[in-house]
Amino acid sequence: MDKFKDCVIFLLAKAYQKAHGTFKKRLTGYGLTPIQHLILEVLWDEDGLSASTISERLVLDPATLSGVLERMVSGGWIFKHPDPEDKRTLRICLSDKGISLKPRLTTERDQANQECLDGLTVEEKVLLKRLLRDVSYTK
Amino acid sequence: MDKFKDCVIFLLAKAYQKAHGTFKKRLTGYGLTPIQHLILEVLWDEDGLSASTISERLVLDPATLSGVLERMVSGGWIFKHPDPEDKRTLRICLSDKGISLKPRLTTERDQANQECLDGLTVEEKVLLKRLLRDVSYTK
DNA sequence: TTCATTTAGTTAGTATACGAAAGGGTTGAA
DNA sequence: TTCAACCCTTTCGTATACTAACTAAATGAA
Repeated sequence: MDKFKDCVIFLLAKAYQKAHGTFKKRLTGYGLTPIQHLILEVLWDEDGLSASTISERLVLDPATLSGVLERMVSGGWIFKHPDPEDKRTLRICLSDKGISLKPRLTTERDQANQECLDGLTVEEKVLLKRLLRDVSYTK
Repeated sequence: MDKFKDCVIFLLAKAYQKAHGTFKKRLTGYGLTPIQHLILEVLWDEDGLSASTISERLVLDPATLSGVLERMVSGGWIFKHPDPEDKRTLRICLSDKGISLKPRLTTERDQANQECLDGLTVEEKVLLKRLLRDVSYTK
């Protein structure tokens, strides 16, 4: 859309749409969605986090996260353990499935990222990521 | 999230999330959403397009567009006129409201775009847009 | 002309997103 | 100790998004 070539909001929407679609296709075989994969990555880094901590780390609305976690429990990826210290809090823990598929899923993510940046030079890839961080974290 | 600093899919999602949110806030007073604004822009360019043409120009799924157009009719932004030449086709036409608010809404979009690129230099802004186009239109 | 194929648009189902509000639990200050 | 303020999570309502399936209409080849 030539009309929108200077509309960053549109360009971001379409670039995101493409990246999301690329990753989504790779994950369908696992019964996983891109957001669910993201949550697994946080848990691979540190298991047993509370929902609110995951929400902060992924900059994800708690209301959105609630439903995603519920579907991940149904899918057998995670468990919810009530925190004995604080009855308001849920500890989110990886299942065996969630742990054992880490290598394959990590590979899928790496390949999806490469696929999204296919036409760019090494310098452009670095630059794009830096600029996106600037846009996200400004103010 | 330092963990995701090289994950373009995540960075695009968050940059989009921020840009979309910025624009959304500016539009709430008009009872309009970012996607609805986008459709208005296409119609300001050429009124009376079919739903499928709008879908192509915005790279928007027809199923998604169907609901959005319905809400825009309810909101008094557009009308649907059946095409006498082809009874399958709907011509989407701007209402008076959709026409008359063009100046103010265009200003809002421009300001939202500026706001999203706030911390960047002129060169970086140009570069980011070019890179996003490359990511979107590759392959 | 007929009928298989295409095309335009909608509907159903599922999955993000987010604002607002609600329900329980915790905490801190009077 | 009490209770107002706050925190954690879920629910509700609305709005994208996309796949699949469906209806109606148009097309094109035999």
